[in-house]
Amino acid sequence: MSKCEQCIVREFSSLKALNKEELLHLSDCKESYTIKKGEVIFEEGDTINGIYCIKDGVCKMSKLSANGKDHIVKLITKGELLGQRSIISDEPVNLSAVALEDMEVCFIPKTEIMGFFDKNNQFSMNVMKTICGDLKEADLHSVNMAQKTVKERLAETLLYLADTFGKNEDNSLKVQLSREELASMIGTATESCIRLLSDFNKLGLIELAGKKITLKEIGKLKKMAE
Amino acid sequence: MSKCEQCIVREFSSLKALNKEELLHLSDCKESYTIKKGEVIFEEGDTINGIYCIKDGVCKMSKLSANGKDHIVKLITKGELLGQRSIISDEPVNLSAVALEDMEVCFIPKTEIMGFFDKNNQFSMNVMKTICGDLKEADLHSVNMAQKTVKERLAETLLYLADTFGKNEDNSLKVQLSREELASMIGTATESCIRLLSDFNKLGLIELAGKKITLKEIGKLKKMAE
DNA sequence: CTTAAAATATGACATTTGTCATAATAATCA
DNA sequence: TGATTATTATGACAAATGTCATATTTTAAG
Repeated sequence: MSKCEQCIVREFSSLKALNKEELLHLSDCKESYTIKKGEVIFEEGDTINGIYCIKDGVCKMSKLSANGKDHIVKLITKGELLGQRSIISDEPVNLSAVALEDMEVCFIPKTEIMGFFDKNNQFSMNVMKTICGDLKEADLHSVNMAQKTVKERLAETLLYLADTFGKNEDNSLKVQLSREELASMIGTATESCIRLLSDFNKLGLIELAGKKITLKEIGKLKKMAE
Repeated sequence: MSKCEQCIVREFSSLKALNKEELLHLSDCKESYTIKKGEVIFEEGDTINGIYCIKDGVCKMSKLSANGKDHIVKLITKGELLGQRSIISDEPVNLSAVALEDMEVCFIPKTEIMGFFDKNNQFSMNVMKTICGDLKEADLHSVNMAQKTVKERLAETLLYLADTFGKNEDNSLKVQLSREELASMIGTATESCIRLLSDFNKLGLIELAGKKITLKEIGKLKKMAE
């Protein structure tokens, strides 16, 4: 069993407030999992009894809209925690989590987390700050969805993917999303997304090679995203 | 000076966790304000040094988008707190707050709030739950913005206004938004909003009389909102 | 009450985006 | 490897939405 003390998640997440003793206890009660690409971690409406620490990999958080389409609300990657909102609100999760690549996660039972809230004020404060950050992001996101055109949203999303998840040695985006997934992030039809990618390609803004997308003109893309 | 003990805000907000002693202290350090319709409480980017309790009235929370249009992210009404995110994140506010009608608010200094976080665990938990609720709302909101048509969003927004802020004796919506404001809530051009309202009117779904909007066919509107 | 200004309404048209059909390419599996 | 399926790409068209012009109504100011 791996120790929580040296875990990367601890460095970046709210868990950095935990002391040695708390970490040792955590090591005992946590469970480690490997999740394969495409596997579901939890689904909208599920009741989860703890939170997930992402040690490695990326997953998509999505919500089924009334018309039956899946909408990807955000992507979550290593160092982040999953399911905090659900635990705090004591409600089922409102988003589904599906692995976009192979992942390593740890599961921490709810009772453990609640204990931290009770005894460790700094931990509570950290969680609050994280959620406040998420809230700010979410508000900005809805404004963008409401006010920007599909083209602007696509440019913005490509830049976000590059910034947040980085690039391979060949300079292509590290996270590989299908066109359908990309469309579901920017909130448009798959065909529209494909068409705009083609346009960007012809304009020399990006380069397409199968699933691989390479950003060529960051500056112009930024201008395009407004 | 009014006492916080009997204040409505206390009943509905995170402040319900405060004990008698804390409330007495609060009464001493809070400041009461009257804000006239149209007045700005704070603007995007402002640094505020406390939170506002809404004792009466409604205000709009909006964000300037890149193209210069104001987008109304949500409406806040009596019983709610304003500025929690900013205080917790220790950042400037990311939304502007403008009164839609005459308001009564109290201002509680940041130091006071931080003290509650330190000493009153239940208060922290309440705030966390509130923010988690906001986050859930916000995620749902972006999915709606991304996936629903303008018509669906208008129907949904009208129902939301009726549900949340109620109706006058003549059955018309209590909050009076201009067409421009309504458009800025649903994320569309003012003309499109006006046109759709006309359509709804002709279909008998609603009734228009100047600024007054009356919902006539709730069932059909619900079906229309999906 | 009258006038000016603002808000609401409507028409005409351009642009964006979605939908359906179908082709081309890539990925998967027996 | 070859066949099958899924994904990506493109065309053609329809529907939704934005923009600009202008009329009408409402509101505010003097």
